[in-house]
Order: sequence, then C-alpha cells, then structure tokens
Amino acid sequence: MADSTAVPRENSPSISGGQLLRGFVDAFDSVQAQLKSGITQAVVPLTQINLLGPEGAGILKKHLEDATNSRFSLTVNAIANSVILMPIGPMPPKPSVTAQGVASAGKPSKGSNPKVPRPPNAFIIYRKDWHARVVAENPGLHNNAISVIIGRQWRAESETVRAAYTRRAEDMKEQHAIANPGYQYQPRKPSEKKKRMTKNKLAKLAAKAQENGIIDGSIAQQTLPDDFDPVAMLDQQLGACAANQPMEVSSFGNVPAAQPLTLNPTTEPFVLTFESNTQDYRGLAESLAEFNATHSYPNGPCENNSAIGAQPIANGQWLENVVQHDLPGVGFYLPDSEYPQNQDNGFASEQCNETQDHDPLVELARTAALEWEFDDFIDFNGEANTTRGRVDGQSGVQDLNSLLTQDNEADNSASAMQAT
DNA sequence: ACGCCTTTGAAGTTT
DNA sequence: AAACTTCAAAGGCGT
Repeated sequence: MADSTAVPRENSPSISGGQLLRGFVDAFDSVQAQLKSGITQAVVPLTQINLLGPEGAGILKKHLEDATNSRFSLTVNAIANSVILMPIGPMPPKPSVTAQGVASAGKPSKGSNPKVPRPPNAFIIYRKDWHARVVAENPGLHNNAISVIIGRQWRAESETVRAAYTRRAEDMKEQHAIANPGYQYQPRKPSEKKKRMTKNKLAKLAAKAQENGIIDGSIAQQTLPDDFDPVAMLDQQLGACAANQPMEVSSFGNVPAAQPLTLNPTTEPFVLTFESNTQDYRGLAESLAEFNATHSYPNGPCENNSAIGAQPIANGQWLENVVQHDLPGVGFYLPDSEYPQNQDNGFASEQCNETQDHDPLVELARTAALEWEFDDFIDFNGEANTTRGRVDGQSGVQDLNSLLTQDNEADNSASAMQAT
C-alpha cells in the first residue's frame, strides 16, 4: 500500500559535507567543460547526481542556467546511466563572450558555395550529440554500427527527451529559415541520383537477389521501360529483404548489451511515491495525479493528488513523470517496505553498484532511494520534521549554498549534521 | 574526389 | 492518401 505517513529512517546517511561539496564542484566543472567544448548537452553520470541529490541537481541546473543565460532541462537517460543537461530552446546570442560556440548549422559564409544543407531533424541532432560519446565507449567501431546503437537508444528514449530534441529541431528549422530566406528542400529525383555501381558489384547484387528468390532470370527477357533502373530496383528490393531480417547487432563488435526499457510487470511490483510541500510544484503534482488516474497500480489508485504510485510497466512512463528532476527541490523515495532489497539495511547504497543484471528502471528506483537519503540529510540541518518522503526544497537549497560558502569547514559541519 | 552505408524523420515526389 | 525517395550528420570504406 502507498503509505505516505512519517516513518523515521533507521540509518543515517553516509555522505559528508566535504563529499557533497566536492561532488557539486566536480559536476559543475565537468558540465562547464563539456559545454565549452562545443557539445550542445552535458552528461553527468547518475552516480554523481546521486551524490548531489535532487536539490544539488537543481542547484547545478540553476548555476548552469545563470552561467549560460539559458534554460536547461535535466533528464535521466537510463541506458547511458547518466543525467543529461540540455538547453531548452535556442541558446541566446552572446556576441561579447563566445560567438563561436553557436551551432554551425546555417552558416552562410562558405565561399561561393550556394548549397544550403537541410536543417537537421530531431534524430540527427540526437545522433550528433551522442556520436562522440559512443565512439569513446566503443573505439574503432564503424560508423554504421554507431548509427545502429544510437538509433536503438533513441527509440528507447523517453517521450520527454525525444520531445526536447524535436523542439530543438523546430528551433533550428526556424533559424535555418531566417538565415536562408526562400530556402526550399529540393531533393533530386531518383533518376537524377548519382549511382556508383561497378559491374562487379551489380553482378554480386544480382546473384544474391536471385539466390534469395527476389528476382528471376526472366526479368531480363521482358520488355523493359525506358526508365527501367535495375540498380535502384535491386537496392530497393534488397533493402526491403534486409529489413525483414533480424539484425544481429552483436556482430558489429564491441557493442554494449541491449538494455530495453521494459520491466516484467509480474516481478518486483513497487510503489514509487512523490510528494512536495512546495506550491511551486503544484503543476507537477497535477500531472502526477493525471498519471495516477490513467494507470493501474498493483495496490489500487493513489488517493493523494500530490503523490504518485507508479508501477513500472509502461516503458519508463513514470520515468518521464517522476524521475526527471526538472524541478529543484522535488524529492521521491522508495519505501523500504515496498522494496525487498532494502530491508536488510534500510539503505540501497550497496545494491546501487550492482548494475549488471538489473533493469535500468529498477536501478533508477534504487538511486531514487539514495536521493531520499540525501533529502533526509538536508532536512536534518533545517527543520527536524522529516515526514517520510516530504522534502523541504527551500531549506535544502539554503543548506547546500551555505555548504558551498563554508568551503573547508564543510566536513566539520557535515559530521555535526549527521547526528541522528 | 565522392558515393555508399547506417540510423530517424522531414519534406518533396510518385503512384 | 499512401507509398516512395532524398537528405540532413558522422566517418570509414570502396570505386
């Protein structure tokens, strides 16, 4: 059952102020370095975000927004086990600082070349953002295999992430239209498309097609139309044939194991609870209530509008609604009673490293438990209230800020705070 | 030097 | 209207 009443934590959090401070500075430095290098999004490992907790992640986002004068979204990528900080909408022009950092799309001054490339679609932007990372993780991997990996990752991505990229694509299309007035996409006709096809390759294709029963020899004896294009025909038919075959991605080499965003609904049913005592999050609470109303849970619907009980059956739909830390100060937790793995010690830190055989959503639930620990930690320095799962975002923010200014004394103050 | 390959999606073309 | 085609990015490979 989804009980949201106060239950005191048995264990004290295992994070010191020094660790927290260092984690925040490291994460912020990393994000800044990534963005300065021209990448349009910054990726922070989930482990680092776990250290910061929701408030810290919110502060990280806010510092980033202040530094760049742009809004950022903060989303979880379960497959990459990372949190992605991505600008929402176009980056504002900053001529006095880094004009070169603007995306290269639509640059008009390329000599006298009139060719204007198409604006990228959402997936192309996504692929560009992820290409370097996938290459780094899979050295020597062929680009085609990289496309397969990123394509699979894109399909497993939450609707929120894909929508964010769609917005970016729309923004870039608008900028493209402004930079190229009168531009219109003019694809060549198939007959105009250049073909590089040697006799040898054509023979191989024909042999393969005939072997698969796609065409037979009689086709050559038919009266052929003037625009008959055997190469295009073979391309198309072989392509269609290949599309029906299961793709053996593992044959591409060092490809990370597939981690589809699915959970078996019959195993490990749990309730993930969300609460906020801050009025700012009423909209989120309402959306969660809507989510509650349209989904079924093993323990019945949630009666509280400010709480969500989510059964992880729908490909990360709750990931979209809950685990996305778009709002600073939002906390969520996994009650021990609903999470058997936590019952021995009441704390999920040990299990959190065992990522090999677990579904990413389950792992995220564990990190959610970790974050709640952090919330608890924050609250101890503020009001000694701590209704279970209730997060006082404001006091958390203030505490972290004071930690940041206290610098070297953070460790001392942290040990004092850890007293339960 | 430049098309092909591989992915998704937008947009134009053909049926 | 549906089906089909090109082309955006990436970079190694083949011609």
